Amino acid sequence: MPENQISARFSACKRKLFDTYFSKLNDKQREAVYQVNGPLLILAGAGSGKTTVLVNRLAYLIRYGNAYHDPVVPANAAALLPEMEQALSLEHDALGEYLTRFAVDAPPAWTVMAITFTNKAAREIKERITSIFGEGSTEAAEIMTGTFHSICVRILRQYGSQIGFDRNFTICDTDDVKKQISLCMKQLNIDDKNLPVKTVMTAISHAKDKLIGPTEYAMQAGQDFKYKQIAAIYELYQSKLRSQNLLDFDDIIMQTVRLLTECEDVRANLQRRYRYVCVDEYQDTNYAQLTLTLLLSARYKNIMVVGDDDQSIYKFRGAVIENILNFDQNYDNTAVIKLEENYRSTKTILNAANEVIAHNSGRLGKTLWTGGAEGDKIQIRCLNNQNDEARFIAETVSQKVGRNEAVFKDFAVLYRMNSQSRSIEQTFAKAGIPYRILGGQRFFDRMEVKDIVAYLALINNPSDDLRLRRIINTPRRGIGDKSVQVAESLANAEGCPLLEFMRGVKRYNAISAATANAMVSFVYMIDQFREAAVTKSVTELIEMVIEETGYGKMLSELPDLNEREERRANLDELMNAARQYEEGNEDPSLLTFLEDIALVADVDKYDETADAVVFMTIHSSKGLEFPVVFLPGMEDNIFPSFQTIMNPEEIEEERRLAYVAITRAKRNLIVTHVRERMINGRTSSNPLSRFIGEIPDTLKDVTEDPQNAADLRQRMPRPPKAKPVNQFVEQTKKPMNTMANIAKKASDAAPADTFASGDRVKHMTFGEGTVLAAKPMGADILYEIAFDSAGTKKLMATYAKLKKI
DNA sequence: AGCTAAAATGTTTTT
DNA sequence: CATTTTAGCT
Repeated sequence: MPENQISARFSACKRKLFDTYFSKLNDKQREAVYQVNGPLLILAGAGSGKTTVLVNRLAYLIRYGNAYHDPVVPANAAALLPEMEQALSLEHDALGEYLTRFAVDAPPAWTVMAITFTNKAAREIKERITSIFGEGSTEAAEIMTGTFHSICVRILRQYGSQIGFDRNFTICDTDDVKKQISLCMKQLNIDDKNLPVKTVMTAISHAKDKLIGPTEYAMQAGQDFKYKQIAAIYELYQSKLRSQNLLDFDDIIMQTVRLLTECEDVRANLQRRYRYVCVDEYQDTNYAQLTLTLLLSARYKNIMVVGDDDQSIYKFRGAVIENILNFDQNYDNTAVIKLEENYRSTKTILNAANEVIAHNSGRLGKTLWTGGAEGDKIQIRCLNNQNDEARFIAETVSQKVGRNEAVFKDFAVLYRMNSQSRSIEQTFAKAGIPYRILGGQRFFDRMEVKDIVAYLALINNPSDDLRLRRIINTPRRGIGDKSVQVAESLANAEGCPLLEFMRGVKRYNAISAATANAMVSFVYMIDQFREAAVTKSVTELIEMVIEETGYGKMLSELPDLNEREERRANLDELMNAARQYEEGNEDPSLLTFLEDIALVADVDKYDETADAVVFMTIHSSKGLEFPVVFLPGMEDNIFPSFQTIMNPEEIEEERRLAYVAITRAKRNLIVTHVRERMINGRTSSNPLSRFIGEIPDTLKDVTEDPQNAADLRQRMPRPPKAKPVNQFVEQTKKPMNTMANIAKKASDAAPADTFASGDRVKHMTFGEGTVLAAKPMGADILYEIAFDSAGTKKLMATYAKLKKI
């Protein structure tokens, strides 16, 4: 055989072997997996198997390097051929093992960095890599994975001292930032009536997203009064963060970029180490993050970014959609691969999504398709008000579960804003349908949790005046706001942290002896905690803090029983979190525990296995999928939100959000809107969302709610507004916490009468009817009832409120 | 200092 | 409407 023929056969056979090994992927996906060198942009539509590609590509890279495209043919190629032909029939794992002989330039796992959008995604990558390489393999642990924030924190802890950061720095959340800024504004005598704190916050945050420091900001402000003020606040704010060894979310990225720009050796070090850089959800990166990826990948230019311009929904947070649109302008010879085959949704859902997003301009242009089934039409339902809407959703869920068409965890309720969850939540609680809420108030944002965490932060970093201020008088120690202010200005004058200043506070007469004593004993207490922190575990430390600060006692003295129990339960949950952290971490420390708390999002804790309906915002749902998706509140002014309605660019962002929402659904999409809705105590009526109008009628199944409950209510005069009798006052407790947010069971509610088939019953809205069947379901009973005038319905006993007649 | 009651105010989305 | 901030009182 001539040599060139052997080469050709060898290469073809090698590629055939790899294609066989990756036969579960489609052609485009495989192309992406094999493309490991040079800049690569993967445009991955919703549900196109993006994570699968990412994981397989990482695994391929680490195991085989550039084997598929390697042009080199071994000298013994001819001898290898028969054996290779045989290898085609090997089973999957054995084939994977066999293929390692073709590996070329396979990089060690620790030279690979994979940046994801959520910690959950990072964890998923690690898990799937582990399952490919086998239990006990080290590759997954060696790959540098995490969010931009978590990776940057790791870099800053290691090298931050070179730009003046102590490695014990703590991270401020949004709340802390707000407090700090309003403190700065007070110090500068800027009235927050004219310049709201929130405005300043977003201005500073966006400046940092664009890598604009205080000096440059002041220059850009020129003579503009408002911007000059913001510039002054920015400068003061930044110096305060610096002296307290604090970083806000945006600093984490900006300071890392600064580190890499200013310190040549660190930059060279990292550039040499990370030969391969992958970035997920690239459409949601901001300028600072773009710069960071450019810096990291500058040496080898082996950068892969995955994203979908149609799913760019974080502009308000500084995301720049142009980052993905113009990716190829940053690198020469960028390869672009589009993944357009959808493995998630039915044809109907996908077509609806395509139609909606087609109304946007400035897209890279992609059309998703699927070989899957046509599926049901999209249900559009108009209800009278948000209570009916909630009831409709609850009813639909229990019907489908009752008919064994689905289990609770198959359902997701996705909304535009967190406040929409309330009415649905209450209805679900009453109906005894298990549910979980993601987002809204984060667990770690609860007051009592933040208080205890503030103690921990102070123990970790004694120069954290912000946290000190928070807890100096919680529980009450007789140290009032005025004394703190005096102490703070004196401490500022001396240039020492507040805590250190308080140690010697008795030298000053400006603070009363009683207060000074209280301050000194507070300092001693913190000293003891700091000593204890060296030997004790985080869990033990938390326990100690709760006891010895008197915080536990303070909670136990709360007058309201519910509140007392809830807060106590939240602290128990905090201890649980600490315990879990310690169990799941190789070398747990207070420092990394605090970091975990600061950088963990609610979605990160979303647990697919618990059987409960899940509620979350559409933003949080990105990357997830559910068999049945409800989209309540699909009304103009809600979604699209009223503040975007005048601005075509922002409407496009809302439309992308609608696209994300629709593409979360695998089987069924159920859209609801209402005739009138209560917002801030005012009722308002909104037309059906324009985005639903953009879906062709052939894909929709529109039902106007025939049960006109509003008419019914009008005919029945409302009972006079009597003072509520205690036992009828509804317990509208907030969810216990987001970590273990399984709704209370129906058994909490008043026991309903039970009925048997054949009984005559009366329902509040449907009137009289005959029970056809009764099916026990968990703690509840599902009745099928033939109503005399309303037809046959399936209802849950606990919330149907049936009366025997 | 610390409590209570009245007034103000806010509604997008989040690492 | 619901929560947070502030003013006034003890």
